Amino acid sequence: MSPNVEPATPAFDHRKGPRRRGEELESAILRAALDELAEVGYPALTMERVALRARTSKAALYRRWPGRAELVVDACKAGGVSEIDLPDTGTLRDDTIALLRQLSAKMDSPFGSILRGLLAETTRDPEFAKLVRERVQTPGPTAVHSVLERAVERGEVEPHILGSRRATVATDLLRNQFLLYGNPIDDATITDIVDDVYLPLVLRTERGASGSDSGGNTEPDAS
Amino acid sequence: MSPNVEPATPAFDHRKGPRRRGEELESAILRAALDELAEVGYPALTMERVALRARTSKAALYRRWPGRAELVVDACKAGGVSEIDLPDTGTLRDDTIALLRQLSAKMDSPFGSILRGLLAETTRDPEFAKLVRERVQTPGPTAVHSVLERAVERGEVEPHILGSRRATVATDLLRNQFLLYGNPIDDATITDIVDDVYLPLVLRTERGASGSDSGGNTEPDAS
Amino acid sequence: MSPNVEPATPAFDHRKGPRRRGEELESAILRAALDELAEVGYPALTMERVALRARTSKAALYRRWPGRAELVVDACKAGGVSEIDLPDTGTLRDDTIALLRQLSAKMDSPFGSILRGLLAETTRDPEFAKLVRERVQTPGPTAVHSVLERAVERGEVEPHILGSRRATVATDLLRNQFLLYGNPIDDATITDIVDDVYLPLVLRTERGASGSDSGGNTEPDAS
Amino acid sequence: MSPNVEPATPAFDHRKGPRRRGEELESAILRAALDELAEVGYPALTMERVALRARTSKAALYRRWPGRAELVVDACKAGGVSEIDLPDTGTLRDDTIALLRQLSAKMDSPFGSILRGLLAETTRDPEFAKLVRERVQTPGPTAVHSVLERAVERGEVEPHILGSRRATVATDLLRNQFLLYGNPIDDATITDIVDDVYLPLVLRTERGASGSDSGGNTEPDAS
DNA sequence: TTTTAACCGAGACGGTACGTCCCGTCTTGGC
DNA sequence: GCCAAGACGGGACGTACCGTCTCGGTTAAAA
Repeated sequence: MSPNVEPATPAFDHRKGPRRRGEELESAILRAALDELAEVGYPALTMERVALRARTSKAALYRRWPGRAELVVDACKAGGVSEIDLPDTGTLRDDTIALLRQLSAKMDSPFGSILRGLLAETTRDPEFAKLVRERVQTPGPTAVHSVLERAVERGEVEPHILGSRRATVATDLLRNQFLLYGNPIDDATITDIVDDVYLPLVLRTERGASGSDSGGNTEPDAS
Repeated sequence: MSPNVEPATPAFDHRKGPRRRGEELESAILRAALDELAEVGYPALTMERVALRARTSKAALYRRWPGRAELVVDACKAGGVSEIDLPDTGTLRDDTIALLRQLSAKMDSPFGSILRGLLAETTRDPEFAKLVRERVQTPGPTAVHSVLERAVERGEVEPHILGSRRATVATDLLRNQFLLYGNPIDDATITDIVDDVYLPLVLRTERGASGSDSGGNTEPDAS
Repeated sequence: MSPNVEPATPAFDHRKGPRRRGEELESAILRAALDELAEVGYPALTMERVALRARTSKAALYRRWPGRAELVVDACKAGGVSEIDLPDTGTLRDDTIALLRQLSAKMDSPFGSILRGLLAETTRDPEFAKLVRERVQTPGPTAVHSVLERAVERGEVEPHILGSRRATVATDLLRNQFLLYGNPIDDATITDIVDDVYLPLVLRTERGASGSDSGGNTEPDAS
Repeated sequence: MSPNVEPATPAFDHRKGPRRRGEELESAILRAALDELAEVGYPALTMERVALRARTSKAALYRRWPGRAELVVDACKAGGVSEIDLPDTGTLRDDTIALLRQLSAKMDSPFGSILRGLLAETTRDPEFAKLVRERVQTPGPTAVHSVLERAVERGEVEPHILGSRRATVATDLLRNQFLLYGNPIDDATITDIVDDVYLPLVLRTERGASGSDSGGNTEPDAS
């Protein structure tokens, strides 16, 4: 109750030489967090262990991040966990398949459970949800956009697709597949998504048919 | 924060009263779990509180379920959390929109955070992942199938769509939208999913363009 | 914030055979507390270390005692820390000196710092102060009383002294000496207290000079 | 509990203003310490809060005092916490009672818990114990001595009492009473101490009965 | 007057203990 | 046998201080 009558003088004096501060310390913590994620996974990652591993104190963590979720988000960012090798095969189909394969491989790594865990905690506040999207989810959207842009340049895809919902259908379905059915994701699933769903939606047809302005509606009864 | 859990029945000591067993006890537990979910949400639900609320012991819970995730799955099932009013408007478009709106409403309820939480815990074992899909995710797929079947009967949709990946694209995208962007889901998003993505994929066209062989999608409208 | 999404399953399973409970556990804890007191002293005693030493959990301690002060009080009681060998030399003087020497020896042991520490914490509430008096301070008063009673029987002391403030002056002064000047207490101090202060106050004199009925005052000028 | 410490001077950043040094800073710290003592009491006083309140840094505190105990000792001294209005009523009895009443009143103030706390920490080293006696305990002894000297001049007390143990019995018993039984101290207790114990020990009698030179013993002991 | 060294304020740092909560297991009695 | 109650060993939580340290300053004394 009372803070402490006599604070039990720290058992021993251990002050090291140059104490780490600022960026040096921060990157040591992020490194420790990444190592923990790789070793024990997201659900078992604790602030305690990260602090221990980084040879610092919990207080140093809480000074920077409000909780483990935010720490992990930053660790992912710092670790380049969501970096993508932008494919450039010459056709939209092969680019997209290469992209999905990379994403699928990510899901198979510790990053998979991280993604699940973080999404679970976005319930808390929209602020954090946004953070997760920006720091963890970016690879997909950005890469998709680049791939599509090149397809537009090649004439494979109409420009207006770029900003439409159709653009991200492939990665959206892959993510959904992962979250529902887990990993590993069958390669057939990837080609199925691409060939049966994605390409028909985005590829230009001689009739220019697949384009649609937002909210477009094939059925007349929508009027 | 403080565990001020008011037990459902104010003061009754089942140690020395008519002791509940079997189904009676089980449903009391599930009821308590549902109440907890509604009140504090999934992340804050603990076995301890559920046991207290159900006026039973943790042992009774662990005898039946290996952990809170499994308990919650059963509670959802028992509570009809994932039941759907099958819409029947006469057109696929309206049926689908009605369906997505219902699902979207669910996501806005405690069920939303439950879904997130459960998906996060499917990392553990595929067995449990399957359970979640079957008990928690069923409403969507089943309803989608029924709606599509009726559309097939009406001639709006080709039969082979029924078993294809295209069939569930609408619900898949909705789920993805929820998991990434949270609730509430804008109604415009729903119509966008339906009109810009889903219908072009599943509706029959005179040219049969939307058939699921690779690459084929032609838009009839917009011509 | 949220308790825990996945409680990081305890690293390892370690459940022992027969788990200690009730009195067995309690005495193990008290024993551990006593050992700690002897080794590191009261100010450095922590609940954490006691729990560790007793091979139990902090929760088990907090279930029984609200804080370390109360735990230590009980440990003292259990360890017979304040037990006294009742002296019986045949004269009040020698009995009293023997008694003070014993008390002085106690103060020289870990018990000394315990007494200081506990007295410091009696600020909190009178309840606890009472506890300290009863469990930790009892030896003095009780022994004093016995010693005095025998002196009364021998005719050395008038009976009315027994309940008066004079009865405890010797131990009161010794305690005061310890608290102000610390230990060890010089043997000359003890004989000084006894011969110069205590005996003149309690021994019967033919003239009845030092005797007094309640509130009595030998000096007329006090009026 | 929450460290809601309002700094004395509302908002002034001494980093970039006229920076306090030496005595000015020191007295600001002591003032802050006294305020803290009055507000939260000794056990809850922390270096952190004092530094915050004084709008300075912990380092400035530790440069001057090795720990909070020493700081508090100085603060007491500076705050005149142990100053006494020397009574002069004309009789030893009334002087002594007035004195004890003042001391008792002190014990009822924050000074009470300070005394307890400091005494608890004298375990550490005799040096500090001496400091406490000199800075915090002085009022009693000094005043007692003055009062007694006047009584000697009036002929109420024999001169040799002045240096004997008997001289301080009244304050010693009062202190003991406070430490064991807490405050407030009943007025009857004070008169009891004075009339039943103290005066019989120090007042001169025509018979010289209660008087004694050091080590003296009115009883032909062990006879 | 200019330099320079001491000192100041702020607060980060590594660390320990706090007291609480929940985990999943186990024991105790009572029905 | 199963039930309720809850104790048990364990571990992580997030907070509060400890006493040290680093970092830019300010300021007074030395040059």
